[in-house]
Amino acid sequence: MGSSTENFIQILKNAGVKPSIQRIKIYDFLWNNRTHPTIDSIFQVLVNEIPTLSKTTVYNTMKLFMEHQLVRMVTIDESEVRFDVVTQFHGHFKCEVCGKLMDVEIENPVLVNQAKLDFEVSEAHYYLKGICNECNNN
Amino acid sequence: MGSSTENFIQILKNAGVKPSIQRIKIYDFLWNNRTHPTIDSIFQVLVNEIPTLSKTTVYNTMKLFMEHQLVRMVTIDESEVRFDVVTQFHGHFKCEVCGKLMDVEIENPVLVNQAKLDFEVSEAHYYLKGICNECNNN
DNA sequence: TTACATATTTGTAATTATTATAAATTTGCA
DNA sequence: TGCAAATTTATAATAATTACAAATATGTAA
Ligand SMILES: [Mn+2]
Ligand SMILES: [Mn+2]
Ligand SMILES: [Zn+2]
Ligand SMILES: [Zn+2]
Repeated sequence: MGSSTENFIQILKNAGVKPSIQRIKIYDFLWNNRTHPTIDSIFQVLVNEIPTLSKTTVYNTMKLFMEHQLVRMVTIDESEVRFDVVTQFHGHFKCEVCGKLMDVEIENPVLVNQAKLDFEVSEAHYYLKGICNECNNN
Repeated sequence: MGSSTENFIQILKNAGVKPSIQRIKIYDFLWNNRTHPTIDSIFQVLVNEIPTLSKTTVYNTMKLFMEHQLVRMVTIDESEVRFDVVTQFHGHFKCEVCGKLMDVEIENPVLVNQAKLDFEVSEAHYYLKGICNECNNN
């Protein structure tokens, strides 16, 4: 019950999400583990703290968090949905060797020509694939 | 057996892919239908031309095409993998109302700071979500 | 052309992530 | 405390993808 828990409760409340124990712990985990975890990795870690935790709850909670803009979904490879507690625009890099998914700072890309007139944009995503330095030096 | 078929055969050969009937028809379809189709929509159309076509073949072929850089995978929503015969860098816009997936012209975004030094980049993807003009005017 | 090895396609079964559903539990309030 | 609503849970259903082995097609040597 440290003060950080109070902070997380407040963040959830501000977003219009009722702070259940499961929701607080999941948000806590996302906040402190900026690895863009999957549903399953969230579940595997938190089931230790909440032995009754159900994977369905993790699915439900992530859906709820997305609806309230508390997280963003990152889909780079099919078959691997990840989540990001950082909702401001930023890019990602996925290493095709070790699988790590890292944040990348980029200039916000510029639409050319008429594109910006034809759509009402609500979300922008940018990502790269390749090989990270660690994997390249081995 | 029009001359365009010959062209497709040549494209496949140049990429190192043996041109079977199924592969030619699938590439033909992708070339002439720039809607970023799914596995299933490719199958549903082509099974009319090739009644014995198997969906497994479509999966196998798209995997092969990707390995030979003949197509790119576009994963915007989880649960919907699409394919793009245009392999040069360009952006996409997905309308969250009608589901259409359109090409968007953008400047190739610029990595900031050290990012470009830390990775060997092989692919870049940029996409937007929102509402298209047609859907907004209804 | 025929025979045969290799490559490709096909149909089916297995796997796996996600969603649907309904019962159980928890929560907030009268 | 008692009760209605919200949340969580366990289980079953759904659906996309992959694995696999048999069937078919292709290319080449004799
Ligand atoms: Mn991120
Ligand atoms: Mn495209
Ligand atoms: Zn790596
Ligand atoms: Zn639309």
